[in-house]
Amino acid sequence: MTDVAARAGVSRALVSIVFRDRPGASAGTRARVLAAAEAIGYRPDSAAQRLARGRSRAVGVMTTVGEPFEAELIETIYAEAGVLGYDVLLTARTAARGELVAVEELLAHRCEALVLLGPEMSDELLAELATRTTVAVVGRGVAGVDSAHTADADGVRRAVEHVAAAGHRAIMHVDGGGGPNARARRAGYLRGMADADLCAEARVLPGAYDEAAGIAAARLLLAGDELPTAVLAGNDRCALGLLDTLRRAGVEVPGQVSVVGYNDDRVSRLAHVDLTTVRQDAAALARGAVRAVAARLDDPRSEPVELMLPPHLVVRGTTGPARSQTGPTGAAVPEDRVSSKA
Amino acid sequence: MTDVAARAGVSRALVSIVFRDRPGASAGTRARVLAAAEAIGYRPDSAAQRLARGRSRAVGVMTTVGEPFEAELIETIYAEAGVLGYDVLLTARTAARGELVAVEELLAHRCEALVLLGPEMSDELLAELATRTTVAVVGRGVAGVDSAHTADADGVRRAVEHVAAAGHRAIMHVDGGGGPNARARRAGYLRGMADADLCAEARVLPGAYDEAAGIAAARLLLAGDELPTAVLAGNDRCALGLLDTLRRAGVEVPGQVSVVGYNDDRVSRLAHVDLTTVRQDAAALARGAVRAVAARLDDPRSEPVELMLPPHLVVRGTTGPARSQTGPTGAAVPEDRVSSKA
DNA sequence: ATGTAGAGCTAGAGCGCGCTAGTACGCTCG
DNA sequence: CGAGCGTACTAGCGCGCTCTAGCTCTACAT
Repeated sequence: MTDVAARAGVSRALVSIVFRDRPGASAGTRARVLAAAEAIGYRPDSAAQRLARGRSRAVGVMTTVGEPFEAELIETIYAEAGVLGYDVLLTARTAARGELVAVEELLAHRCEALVLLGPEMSDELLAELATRTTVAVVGRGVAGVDSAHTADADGVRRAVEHVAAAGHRAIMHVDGGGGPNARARRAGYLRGMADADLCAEARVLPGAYDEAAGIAAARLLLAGDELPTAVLAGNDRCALGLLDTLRRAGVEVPGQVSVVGYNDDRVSRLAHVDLTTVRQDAAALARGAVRAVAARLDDPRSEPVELMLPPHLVVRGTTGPARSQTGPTGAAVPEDRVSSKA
Repeated sequence: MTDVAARAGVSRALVSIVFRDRPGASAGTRARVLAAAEAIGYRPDSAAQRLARGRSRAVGVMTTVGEPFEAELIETIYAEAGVLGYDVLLTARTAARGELVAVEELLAHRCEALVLLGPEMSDELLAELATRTTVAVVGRGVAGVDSAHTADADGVRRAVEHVAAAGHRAIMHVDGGGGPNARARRAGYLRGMADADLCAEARVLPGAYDEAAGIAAARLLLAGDELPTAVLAGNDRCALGLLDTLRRAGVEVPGQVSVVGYNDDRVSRLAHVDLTTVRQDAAALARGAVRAVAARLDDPRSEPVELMLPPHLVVRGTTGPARSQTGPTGAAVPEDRVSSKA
């Protein structure tokens, strides 16, 4: 900066003014400064700016790398943050890098707000974090914390309705384990089963939000006496693993078993997958989360907002009429490996 | 920091020593300082640290959000950077946020090195960037710049060999357009065709590295007089779009047309996709790139390293014997919409 | 007693910038 | 002609930290 100032024949303060695009410099000086900067390849140091300014104007985003649904969110987050005048600091949690590590990094960078995509940490931890900084959670609702999520219970309930209407009774749910909103989706499933008068048929298989969980679930089903006629997976990735394993084993989908996912990932739309699923409005969720933190930074005392968007059932080729039952559905899976919840 | 020092009854310098885990503080003092920090929720400000230290110890990583192959890379980059004592600063380019914007952001953060995953900018720009800072490119080779990539030409050449050995002659390539390494893959295709004595059959359809390009290519093929018997796509995403569209149109794969991808994305391994593809060793590429920049930071004058790993053809269910030819293969696609390259 | 070494600790400069308070220099207007 | 005002510019402090130089104190050899 000093070099640029010397080269342009002005003070450092003026260089600062020019680069921040503030009034206080004549057009000629502006041009000279910019030319000098260009010549020596000068760029303002964002760390020094942050320090001097006293604020970072940055929102930190935690994502899970390789999560297709989150990719859509991030795209909108960049756009919306840009509009509101914030920078985005991206950090990923991976198998080897926990959520706390990722969050601590964002905190060390003094992000003014955090947007957490599909966090798995407890509500308590999130609420505690929200007392220390501004937080918005995408993907699930958390008491006392700004959040943007889909009415997941509703989504799964509608999926149950959909297959029940097609004559299915042995409808099973492979859940998302401790994943974000897995509890809500489970509740929606049970509610849907109750509404369809199928309480006695409700079976929840513990799962997770990845392909491996779907594969494991399918193996369990295949090892049982009889397959359920419909399986609702915790999300599309799980459904994909499930579909894969069933089809490899020669099970016809939807001929013998119907499968429903959740999220409407890009691949689910492709014809050879063609997965019936529940769509979430990613852009609206991302926008809502960014706006929520921006609003809270403007007025820290406002009540937490919970943006809850309606899900949208997308019926495709993996669901169809139930096959005729040939035995007691309750025996579809060994009892000891299934947890039934009310 | 001043508060922590006051609370622990020591100077700020000592707090710094404790937090940097340097010798110069007794065990008792260490404990007191950490307790005081804990009590008031203190964390060192990474921007101030950066500034005072004069170096960032950070490598900036540019990725394309939603690219499954890059997710695998990022996972290893975090791990390897951690081992070598570097922080990782992640930034994404999106449809609305160009590569230059992303790179400028990393530069403003004074990253000591950049790792660019699948950059699409020109070799010239990359080389120029490498004169300004330390750069490693993953996914393609660039003269004068550290890089880690797969011998892509080899990979596609082997794919040609594979389908040619199955009796295919009308083998087409839907390329990656201006994408990273698209040129090399194209060259590998042409080389493979030449080796199989099929120069006259070589057809390259301009494409891109996404599903949409595959869909567009398939539509073009379906509109032609006759389908080729095999299509090699620029990558798996393109292959997926292609597969999707062909199957929706009732074309049997591999019965009528064989399809080969590139990358071995997670979804390609699933049974309902079951794509024959070319695998890259993501972990080795990521490790190589991080180590390359670390080495260059230690010794800036060393020669650029080009890490080139062998590809691995993974034969799955989308390739099979060629169907019997029923017409002139050259007429498979309207001539004016195909570019044939030598 | 004196010297020496090392451990434990502190003062204070400075990293690159933003920002406040100020100066210098026109210009308009009474 | 001077007061008043707006524009163009500068001096220099301080953001939260790191790091060098130096200070104090104890332990132990001389």
